[in-house]
Amino acid sequence: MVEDDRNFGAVMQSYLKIHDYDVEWIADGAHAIEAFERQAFDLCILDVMLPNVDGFSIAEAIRERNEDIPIIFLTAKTLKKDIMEGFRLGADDYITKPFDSEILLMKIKAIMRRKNGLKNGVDQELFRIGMFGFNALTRVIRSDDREYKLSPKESELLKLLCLYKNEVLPREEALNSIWGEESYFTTRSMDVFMSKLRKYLKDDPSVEITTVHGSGYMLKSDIRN
Amino acid sequence: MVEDDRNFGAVMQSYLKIHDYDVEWIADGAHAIEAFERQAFDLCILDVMLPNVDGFSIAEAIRERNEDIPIIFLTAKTLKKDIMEGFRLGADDYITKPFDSEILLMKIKAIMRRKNGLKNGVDQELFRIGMFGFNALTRVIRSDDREYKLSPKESELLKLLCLYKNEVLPREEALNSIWGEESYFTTRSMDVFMSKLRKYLKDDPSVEITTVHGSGYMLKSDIRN
DNA sequence: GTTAAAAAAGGTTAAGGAAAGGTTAAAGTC
DNA sequence: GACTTTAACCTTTCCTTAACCTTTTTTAAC
Repeated sequence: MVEDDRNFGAVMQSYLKIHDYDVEWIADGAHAIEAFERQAFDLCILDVMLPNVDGFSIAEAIRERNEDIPIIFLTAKTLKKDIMEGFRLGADDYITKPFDSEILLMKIKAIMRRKNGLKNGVDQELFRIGMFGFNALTRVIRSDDREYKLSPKESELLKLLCLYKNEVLPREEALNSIWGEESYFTTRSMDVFMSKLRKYLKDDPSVEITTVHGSGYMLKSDIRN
Repeated sequence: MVEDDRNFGAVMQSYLKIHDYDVEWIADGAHAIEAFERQAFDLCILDVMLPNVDGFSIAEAIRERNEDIPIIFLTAKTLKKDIMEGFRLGADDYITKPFDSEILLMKIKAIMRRKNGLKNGVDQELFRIGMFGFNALTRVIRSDDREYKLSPKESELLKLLCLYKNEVLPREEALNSIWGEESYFTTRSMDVFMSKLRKYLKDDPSVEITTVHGSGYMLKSDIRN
């Protein structure tokens, strides 16, 4: 992360660290590239507005060295020119300041997921889904008055949906992740499980598993964690 | 724990005590620091919304005296500003009220584990299981009216279950730990032992060894719902 | 450009069989 | 003789499949 604002940078860093990301914070744009060459990073977050070398120049230098590494820009305002320029340089996403840290987190998650498959975030085992608490280890979802025990597959699927909460979980993704690359020939099994999950969750009208016809499913629930 | 709400505080305290934590409950923020100096705590739980001195100020004062002690904030709602402020002060975690007490418990456990590694627990030899006391060295479990002598394997297995009390002990974990990495080919031995342990523990209906089909076992005890 | 029919995708339920686990007793081991 | 493993038989849990609907999308005719 390259960010010149000391306060903002410190808050960001600890916020990300709390969420189990390993963050190196460079305050001075001039040192960004040498830091980049010193270590193998998974993701770059670059402030655009920097005193000496701006974020775009840094991105350019990074792209010369690595074409694949995801880059997220932080821009102070929504300047369309800035955003276009960012994408031209191969940005994966941008965020306008001031911004919702939760959104940044979601974007990071999404990008890492895209990059690593599901390597990232898989260790989370406790989820909140509307009125329910879901423990993926004990495979139990519980509200105040009810408690259901889930089967292994049900649980895996619900966990996946939770990791993609309020995003579309692609069918293929779920099939690969749970049933493995080559196993689903004629299988409609997943649909059956989806039906079962919906049955469990129907006690809470604020929670919903939406079908995105032709692409996947989305678990819709409040935007808290 | 600093918490001004009498009802909530009392519930919290007894809930944590039930789970074998030693809790000192300070209702008035003004007395928090003097309490902190009077005793050596392992962990602080601070309500943010307090009448006189707020949780953040307390945290600041605590950090002046001790940089390492874990702090968990309780915030009434999901105020992002609060959360950020908390992290800036070196919070280890935060929980938004109303919350799932199970989640708090897991977070406490996780933080303590992070802090102590596994130092705490593996060498433990005395356990309380509902109405029973269990000594893993003498291999004896005893209640007021009964006493059973366990075999070595029975005892090892029960000890493992105790170390994982109210968490899932994965089958693999137990097999590796007791029978060693490569020994269990066709073995159903463990199931037999599980059956025996259940027989010992059946005198106390509040204690239960639950099966999590396909993944492991959980010794449930001291849970109120 | 509309609309109706066909095709594809997805929803739901129930049945059958496979796998995992529970329990007991007999057979090994040390 | 005390422990542990194996075997046998039973119960429960799980997953898949098939069958029959409903919804959405595509195709083709008007």
